[in-house]
Amino acid sequence: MPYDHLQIEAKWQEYWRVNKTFRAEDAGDKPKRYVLDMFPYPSGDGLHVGHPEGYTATDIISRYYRMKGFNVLHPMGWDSFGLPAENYAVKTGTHPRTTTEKNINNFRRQLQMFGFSYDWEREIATTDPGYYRWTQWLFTKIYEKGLAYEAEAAVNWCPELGTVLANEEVIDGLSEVGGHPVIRKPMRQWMLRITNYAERLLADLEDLDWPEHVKELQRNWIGRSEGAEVDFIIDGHDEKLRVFTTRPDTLFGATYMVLSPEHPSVSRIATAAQREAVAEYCRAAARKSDRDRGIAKEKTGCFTGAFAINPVNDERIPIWVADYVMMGYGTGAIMAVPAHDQRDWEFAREFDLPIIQVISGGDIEREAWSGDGELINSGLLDGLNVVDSIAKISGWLSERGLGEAKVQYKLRDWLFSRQRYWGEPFPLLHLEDGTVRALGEDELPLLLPEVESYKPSGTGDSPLTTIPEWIEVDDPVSGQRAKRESNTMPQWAGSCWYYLRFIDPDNDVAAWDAEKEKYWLPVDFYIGGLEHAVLHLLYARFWHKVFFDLGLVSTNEPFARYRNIGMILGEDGEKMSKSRGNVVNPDDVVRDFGADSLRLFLMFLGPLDRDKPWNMKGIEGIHRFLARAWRLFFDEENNLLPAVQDVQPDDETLRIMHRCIHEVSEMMVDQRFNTAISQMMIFVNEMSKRDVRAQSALEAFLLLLAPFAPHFCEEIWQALGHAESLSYTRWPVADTSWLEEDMVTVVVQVNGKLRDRFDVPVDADAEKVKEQALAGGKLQPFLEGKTVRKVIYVPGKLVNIVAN
RNA sequence: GCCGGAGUGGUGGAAUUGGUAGACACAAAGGACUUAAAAUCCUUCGGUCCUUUGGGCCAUGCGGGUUCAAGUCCCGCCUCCGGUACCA
Repeated sequence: MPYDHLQIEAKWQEYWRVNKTFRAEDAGDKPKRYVLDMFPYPSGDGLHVGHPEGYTATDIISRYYRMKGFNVLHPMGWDSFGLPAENYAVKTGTHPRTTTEKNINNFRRQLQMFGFSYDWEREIATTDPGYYRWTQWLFTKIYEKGLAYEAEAAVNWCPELGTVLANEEVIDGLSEVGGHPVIRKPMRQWMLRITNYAERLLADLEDLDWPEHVKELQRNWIGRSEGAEVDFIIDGHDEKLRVFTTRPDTLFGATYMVLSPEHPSVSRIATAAQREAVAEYCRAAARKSDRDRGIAKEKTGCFTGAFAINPVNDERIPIWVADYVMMGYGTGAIMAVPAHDQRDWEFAREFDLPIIQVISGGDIEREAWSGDGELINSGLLDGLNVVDSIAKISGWLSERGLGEAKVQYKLRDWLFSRQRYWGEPFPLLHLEDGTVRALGEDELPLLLPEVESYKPSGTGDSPLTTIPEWIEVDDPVSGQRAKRESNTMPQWAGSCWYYLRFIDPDNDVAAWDAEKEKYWLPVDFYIGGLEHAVLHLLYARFWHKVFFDLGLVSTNEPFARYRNIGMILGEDGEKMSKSRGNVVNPDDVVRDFGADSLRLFLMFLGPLDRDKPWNMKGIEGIHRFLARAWRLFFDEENNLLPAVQDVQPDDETLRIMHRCIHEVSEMMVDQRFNTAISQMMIFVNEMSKRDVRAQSALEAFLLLLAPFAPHFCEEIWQALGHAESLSYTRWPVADTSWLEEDMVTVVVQVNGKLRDRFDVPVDADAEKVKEQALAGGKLQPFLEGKTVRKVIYVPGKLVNIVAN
């Protein structure tokens, strides 16, 4: 009978709960550590076995820090607004609140079953009015700072379903549900000016302790590029056309211009002869779904009949409309340089437009040349290279007021509203006089009203518009009639600041207390999945910087250190999903093998940041390891073995113990938990062979294992006579003098190939070792007929004899 | 296309600065214990060849290079995964 994981795990979870073992104090002498998970959306499916991977990692880190003497904040909560509960409500009429509560209860039960050391007194849910009151308040701060504005923006409108879809509900231009076409429909939206922060969001990545590739994802998303804006006069019009280009050096090669179909100048400049064709082209472009836009690579376009004047050489060049130019980037207009831009080259070929080479190199008969070269056909730039001519022409343009240096970002402003029910209502009133009033702190929370139906209104507006008594109000402050904002906030809103609420979850006079914020922030350790590496982390950083500017927080960045967690794949190596039928239910695993086995196994599978396939046999193996460790202490009847003795450990035991302490401690520093577990396995294998097992060595091992398998270790710790939980017992320290061996094996290579080996004292003289190596009998066949040219000795490791 | 990441035994993975490739496990095979099975314990376990208590050769996706020495560094490819995509 191995150890009884069910009984032990239940016992210690109860002990930790009753004793509030993991309660975090908001002050004190100890240094602090804030260790954070990405809080989950509580879905109806419950956890699958991949969820606890990251949570186990942060739990190990939290428990380790406690044993290292830190005051640890390790909280958990629920990102509980979200589409699935609303879709379920549309189908069944069940209030999303009801579904959400039920799912939260299930998630909480499952998370508690793993024995995670959360301070459950800090649990929060974004759907709780006590929480979203402050989400709304924070929005009003952002609004008052001028960072929120209304705009017409295109949404994913599905005429068939009569609803607006989230991006993730649109797959290849069709609705995920039913496969209906989705088109772009402009609707009034709230936008946040994240672009105002683009430069800081980019620059401040520099100092963050984040994986380089995650920073790179964010950099690419922000997409900074340096260039110039240049004005072109439209021939015969009192209007200028401004373009953005990263290559002002190619200005002399601009042979035509292109406007995006949405560009406001299009209708004004089209000539009478071309007006009808242009209008038709623009209509066709507007009808195109995202799917068509994405797939169509062949260039289409339409001549407007108008001409622009190239400011550098006064050439008259035609102005076209084409959908390969996007309104959302730069100015929505470009100067086309077909000789040096592949897209322009293809367009010019398609419509027989002139191609003038201005930089030598390449073969522009075959493709555009985008490399460096000598400027030609370029007047004042002739003879210069690309870099120098960019500098020269930029100066030339700005002196004459024709253009200016400009930094452009791919990052767009953040579309911050949803036409949904289950989200935070905007705390805004649209007054009769056309102004907007943000509700004051004393008017919050603005509660979600009860509705008859969760179905979309059919116009694309949220179901809230169907409740006139909620929408239409008399505003006591202004004395005017007013309409409430009917959009709700996206799920990102709640998750943008939850780490701040955890530091002060019950505060009902402020979102958080300033002193607590100074104590706990920034988050020292944040772990989550790659799927949130761009948007969530960027949005939260944006809000945090706004809070910083408002004096609400004391740090410039929220997450000092971030690590990425890989995915647990199904046994077939594919992503776990219900449809594939490869989902592993953690309830079953915990019942059969225990939470400690599951935790250990998830960590043993491989490095944290890699995707790893689940393996049922593997968890049996790790369970066997725990059973073998159990038998170091107990006999078949679970009585303490006589072999466990309170004696001074012998030298060999000390060597094994200190090596294990040393290796595991090293691996804790950079979270190489898989190899740390290997080291502990080696310890158990060694100790199993011994008839006398010094208790002090076994106790050191228990402390090392405790962050990984806490219930198991607490149980044995208690059986060894300790009255207190080991959660705050000091992490053992290795005496490195026990790591040094007296004798080491030196291997002998001839021309890099292993031929011999022998033992020498660790401090052996280099010359003596070389001599001994050369004298080895095994070497002779390989040295025969050769001259020894060189002998290299790597102390304590190897001798390499170079001979030919 | 562009930007990231990864390719090591039958499998998951080790090898921290270039220095004994395959730690630790899983699976498999054989053995011990047992009436039997499970559990446990022991042994073998990259490929190939030979004159087989031993030893040779090959081997970290492929091809080159640097080095006394390369899984590790450099150059050129291939495959897979993720992100992104007419971003001017």
